[in-house]
Amino acid sequence: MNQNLLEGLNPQQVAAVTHRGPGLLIVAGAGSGKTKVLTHRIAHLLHKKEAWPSQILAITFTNKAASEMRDRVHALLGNVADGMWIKTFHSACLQILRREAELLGHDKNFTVYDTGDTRALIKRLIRESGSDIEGLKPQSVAARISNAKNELKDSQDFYSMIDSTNPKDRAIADIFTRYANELRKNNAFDFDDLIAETVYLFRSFPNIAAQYQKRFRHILVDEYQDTNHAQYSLIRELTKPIADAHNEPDANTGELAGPSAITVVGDSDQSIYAFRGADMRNIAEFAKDFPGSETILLEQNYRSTQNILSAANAVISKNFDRPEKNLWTDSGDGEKIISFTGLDERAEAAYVVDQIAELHDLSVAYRDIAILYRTNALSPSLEAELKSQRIPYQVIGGLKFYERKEIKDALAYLTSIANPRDDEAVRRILNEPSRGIGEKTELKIAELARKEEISFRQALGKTDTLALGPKLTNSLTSFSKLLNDLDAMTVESKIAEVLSAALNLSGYRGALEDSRDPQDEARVDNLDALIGQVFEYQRQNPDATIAEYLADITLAAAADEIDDDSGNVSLMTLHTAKGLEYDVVFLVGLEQGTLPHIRSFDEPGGVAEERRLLYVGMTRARGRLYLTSALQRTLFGSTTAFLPSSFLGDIPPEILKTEGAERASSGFITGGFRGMGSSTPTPSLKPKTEIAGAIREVRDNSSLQLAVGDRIQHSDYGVGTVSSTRGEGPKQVAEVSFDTGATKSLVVKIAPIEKL
DNA sequence: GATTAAGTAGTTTTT
DNA sequence: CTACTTAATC
Repeated sequence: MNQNLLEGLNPQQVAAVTHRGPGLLIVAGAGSGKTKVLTHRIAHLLHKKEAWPSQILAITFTNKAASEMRDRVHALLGNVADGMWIKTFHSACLQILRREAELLGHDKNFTVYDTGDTRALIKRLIRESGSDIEGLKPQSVAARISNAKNELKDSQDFYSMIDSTNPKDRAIADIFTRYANELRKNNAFDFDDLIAETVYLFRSFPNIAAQYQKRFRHILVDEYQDTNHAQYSLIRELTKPIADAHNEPDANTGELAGPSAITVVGDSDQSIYAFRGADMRNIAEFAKDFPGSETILLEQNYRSTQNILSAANAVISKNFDRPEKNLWTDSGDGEKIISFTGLDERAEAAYVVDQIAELHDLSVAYRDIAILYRTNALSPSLEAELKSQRIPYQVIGGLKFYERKEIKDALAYLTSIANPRDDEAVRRILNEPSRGIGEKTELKIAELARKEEISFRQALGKTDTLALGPKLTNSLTSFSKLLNDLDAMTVESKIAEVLSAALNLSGYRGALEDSRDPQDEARVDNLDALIGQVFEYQRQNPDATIAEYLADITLAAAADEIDDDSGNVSLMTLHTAKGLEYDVVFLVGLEQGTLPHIRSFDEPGGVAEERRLLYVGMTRARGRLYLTSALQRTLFGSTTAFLPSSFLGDIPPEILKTEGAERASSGFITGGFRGMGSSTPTPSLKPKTEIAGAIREVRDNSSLQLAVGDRIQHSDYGVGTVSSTRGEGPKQVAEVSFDTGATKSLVVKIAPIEKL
């Protein structure tokens, strides 16, 4: 229990913690202690008895950030903090929708489709609707639909938005309609629905909206600059005045409850999610949106050295249309920013890993070091080098565990049990493992389901009407029976047991074990790992249903995987690194086309966002920042030359130290660095190897050959005479009788001796 | 319907 | 380069 929640805060932070009113915007520069302010603000509200924990709704960007915030409030106040909602947008909406699903035609065991599920479904719809002739790609259709949903446009709205003379657009609109129908039929929501459907729920059912408006008296949103229109609208719904019809006077005061208070924290310079609909205007127009609100600026940085801040400021200040900010620190200049250019990605990786090894020798812990990159495709060369130098590391995100085929299959079994309406899940495992059921049979069952208006799963129980061969009928009935048996298990058994039974009884595990594909061995291990994870999940969430488990892992963010105590160097994308900090940060791949990414060039505002991405990356560093690049890179099989990132030229040369000898010899590259080559000597990697070599040289007597009778000086034993020798060259061994009387046998090459 | 071979297309960032 | 699709054969 903390006596004074304002202790150790600067005046602006105090103001942010204690301000009361309808709205508060905290403009928090990188490293300015916004998490501290948010947690202290929550604790302050609770401690002053201005709110019960259950009246707090705090929205964070990741589940990890949510649990950290919860822990910190706990640390300040103790368990009185139980009952708060500290969640991501998606998980908060998930919980609301679980409770209210029936109102939207779903039931509470609905499935949450991840990107892969969505794409698979859309792919099928494209094929079934014959619109593949338009050359539609599932990914781009999914993106169009997702963008629309983030703008709260449904398929009907979409028709009016498109150019109706464009057959492609019309086809997409048709797919959108079908897709929405499929989701409803399958009792499923996709990622975007979680937000959008919650907004629709509140708009269609004012009584439901009023419940949540009355409940959440204080709403706090972190990373507000990355909210999209749907998320913004959700906040708007929650902070609307409560409809009189659903409001009631306070038992003590007789007053009607007013609208909830809103606190948002953000930094428009760190807005990096425009590609999924994030709209910086949300933060820019906060004061207009919430009249009577106040804005507080946090400009003192407690994380990084001045040099890091100056470099980051120099980079970000080149963006237009940004409110001027003046981030400062009193922690001193610190080390210079180090820039290195390698010949190729292997040289770059070798440099990074050498530096890590060196830093580790200087007692920097691996866990305090991060390597950040623009795209996941940059990680392999770094991983290879880390592996070869035996440095422990963890890759965050990237090819995810839950995206592996065998894991998705296993989870589809669980989904089929938890949500029998989910045709996608049932069809996924219909012939997995191989049951001799092919595409044609699948289509027949689907057709039966469509005609009878029943689910695929129900149709499986009626396949006798299809007049299929005995072999097929048999295998279909036993599959149907398997699912029914597993259903029955759920009454008594835990999730892990059901999963285990599903994999064993279906023969899925057996098929992998019998396979002679060496990859399948690893797949079995993955399944075991999954079962282990389910056990662990269940230990922490004893009452969770299968549907809840499935949704939780679907909504897990990459950053949630991070194990702070692992003692590993962390590798991740710049996006994933948002909100994190490390003593040492290596930013790799600083080339034109990589960062800024080539795909950003033709997007409006694309390069500005890339610049913010670099800014986010740089400000993750507390003490040391390395910016590295490669002259050429082998990506997807072909080798391409790269120019250094134009952003590098924005960093003042006097705080930049350039390493790597290659640049001097490549004049056309130097052109990108405004005069840097001349203002800073390039020490290159050499010093390090020379130092290492120098130590060795003291002991390297490889040119020395001794003969009987030679007098030598030994650093430990003093002066002596060679009495005999054997071997030659580097392997020569000398027998030496020292003047002290001792006799030693010395390997000439490495002994600390000098010939006198 | 399964298995294999050959061919092709796509490669940002994520809840 | 690889992941994925299509085509050909068993």
